[in-house]
Amino acid sequence: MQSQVNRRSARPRPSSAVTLQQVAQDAGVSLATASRVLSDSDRNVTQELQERVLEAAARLRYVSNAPARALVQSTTSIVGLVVHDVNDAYYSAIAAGVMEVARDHKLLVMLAGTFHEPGLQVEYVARLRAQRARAVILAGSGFTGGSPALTQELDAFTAQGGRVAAVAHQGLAVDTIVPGNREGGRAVAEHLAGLGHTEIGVICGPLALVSVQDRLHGFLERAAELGVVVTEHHRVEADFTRDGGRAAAVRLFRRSPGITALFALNDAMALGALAALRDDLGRGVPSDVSVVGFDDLPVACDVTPALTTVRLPLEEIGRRALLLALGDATASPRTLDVPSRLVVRASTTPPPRVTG
Amino acid sequence: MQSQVNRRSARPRPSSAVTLQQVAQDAGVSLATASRVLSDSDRNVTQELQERVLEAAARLRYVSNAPARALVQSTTSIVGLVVHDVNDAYYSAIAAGVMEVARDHKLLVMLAGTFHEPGLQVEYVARLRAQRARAVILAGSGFTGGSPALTQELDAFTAQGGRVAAVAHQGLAVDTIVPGNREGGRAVAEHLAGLGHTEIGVICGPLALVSVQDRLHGFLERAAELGVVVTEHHRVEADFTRDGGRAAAVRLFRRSPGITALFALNDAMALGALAALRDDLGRGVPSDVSVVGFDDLPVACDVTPALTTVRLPLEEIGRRALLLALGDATASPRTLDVPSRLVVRASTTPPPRVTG
DNA sequence: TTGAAAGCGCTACCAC
DNA sequence: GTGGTAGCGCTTTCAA
Repeated sequence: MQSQVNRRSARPRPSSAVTLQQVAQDAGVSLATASRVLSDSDRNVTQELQERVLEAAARLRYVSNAPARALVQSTTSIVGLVVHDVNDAYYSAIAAGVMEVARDHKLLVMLAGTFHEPGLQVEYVARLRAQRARAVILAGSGFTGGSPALTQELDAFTAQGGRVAAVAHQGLAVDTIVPGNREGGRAVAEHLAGLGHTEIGVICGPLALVSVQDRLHGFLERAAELGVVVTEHHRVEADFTRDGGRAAAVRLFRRSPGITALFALNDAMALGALAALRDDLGRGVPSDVSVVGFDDLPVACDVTPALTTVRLPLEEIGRRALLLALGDATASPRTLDVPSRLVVRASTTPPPRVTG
Repeated sequence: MQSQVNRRSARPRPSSAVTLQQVAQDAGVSLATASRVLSDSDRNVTQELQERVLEAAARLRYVSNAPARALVQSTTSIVGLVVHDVNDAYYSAIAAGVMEVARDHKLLVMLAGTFHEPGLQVEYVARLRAQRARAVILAGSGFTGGSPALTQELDAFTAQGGRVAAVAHQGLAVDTIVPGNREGGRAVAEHLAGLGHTEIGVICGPLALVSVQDRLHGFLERAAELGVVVTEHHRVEADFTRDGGRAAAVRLFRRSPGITALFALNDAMALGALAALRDDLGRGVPSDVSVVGFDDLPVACDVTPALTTVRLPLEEIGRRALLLALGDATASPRTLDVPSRLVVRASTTPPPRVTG
């Protein structure tokens, strides 16, 4: 009775893709010869046959079946790029660097956005493993303490021959790029303390992120050395976004109205803080409050006042990450430091003179 | 009940990826049964065997070999997204929309950046065809007059069963999203003319782009209707970027210092114009010159003065594009209009009163 | 319900 | 040099 077979047997498609077999036939050569010509392996083929094959391939608009090729070679020209948010200029910049190197190496990039869900990150690495991707770049900052699930997944991927490079991750046994987050935080502390600020607020992204921790600790460390104490009371945590920064700024100033300088742990949050200061709090920047960001996104010099921030060479980080993953496997895992640099613009000045 | 012997001799490849065969062996079932369980096709498998297979797969961290699967099914879960510049907020926004739908449909996205080389665009579509991508989204505006090479390549792709959706392309015989470029241009003309501007400069991106043409013509058309003539003398062409906009603004004002309003055909150029006006030309915005952009990138409300611009729902365009490509193939090609809307902010006011 | 076996399109290894 | 052919790992008939 259950012979009611599912009749959706409509073939997925006519699948009229041109095959190598057809090209060979059209050129009057064997499959093997056609393959030799078109897969530019050993070119032990007569000039004449070569031309015949090339011509047939062009005429038929033949492109080789990448999955078939991948199956036999058990590798692909695919690299995966995992980011938290595609629409975040930080990742766009890294992606641009990755794409550049990918283009030069004739690699295809699979872009995976985790939408900030750590679970999705692991799932994407697994799918990239299934795709037999040659390498995976983890561009999004890792979580402090690491993730066992991610570690296991990465192990499986590398065991299969896949290469991995991570940016701002910890304890991952893969090639890792260490951006100058800590040193950048230190530079900000120095700048602000040097200007004479003593009451400084810090707007943090999720404290579980390695980047956030590094930037924050670098800052606190150097500030303390310079005699500026930033209590927890002067710190707020929020989403690593413009909206997060805006809300955080409002909260922070309600709590501590005496703050004269604000360090937002990335530019997106700094933008939000700028908006809050201007629209919600009615404070002038930098006349009332100095503001510093981090990353030096392109937008930093388009806002008013132009934002003092820490420059991270994001495109280069992207390039280096892929290059690392494409490089010598035997030397892995290795670590690459990419320095940051404070860029002073118009959003910071000495604190307003207090009358009295 | 012994495990069926693996008759292949010991010739292990360097890649030690777990195969379905191994899972089947480990679970003590046949390859076919393991496949049935893990490829969630017809689940006509005993509860018990099902569990055994699932357990074995989990224990071995098995993921199926996507290329192998693609080979037999002659389709993949890959969609290609072709943009001109990965690091351009316009494309980031579209990409975000595409990624969202991709995530919901369990699709993988291959991101291809053409770096503004039309040749690369065709090449990428060919590679996506080779990958047996299920669909391709052409997010970058097309060129007026079209491109025969692109058309042919797209034909080959669709002949093979691939689906295509294009944004702001012309004459392509594929599903196409038509953003409200023309209507947006008209709205700008109306706004500026309504404010009383009569000497208006237009900063154009490459005139070969469909988007540029549509925006420009919509604007000129409506301006003319309202009695405002914008001669070629008041128009400049430059790269569709911030730098292009900056250079163009300088050039334009050197030529026609009397201009009281500037229409930049995208926000990136408008940002550059703002910078030029402020830093190179010393003109106040909007006191001396009103400025209008196009796209409404997130940055538009962070600059000072906040930019009047035409809002394009870019993420939605991305979502719709992929949805279109994933939808009913028999109805293709079809056209989807996505309206734009003028957003008036602080960068536009009536022209300064001329003393005389 | 389960297992055996036929390919999917290609590369690479054999003979010739 | 060139052609035949054995699989790569998988899904999917077809038998049992």
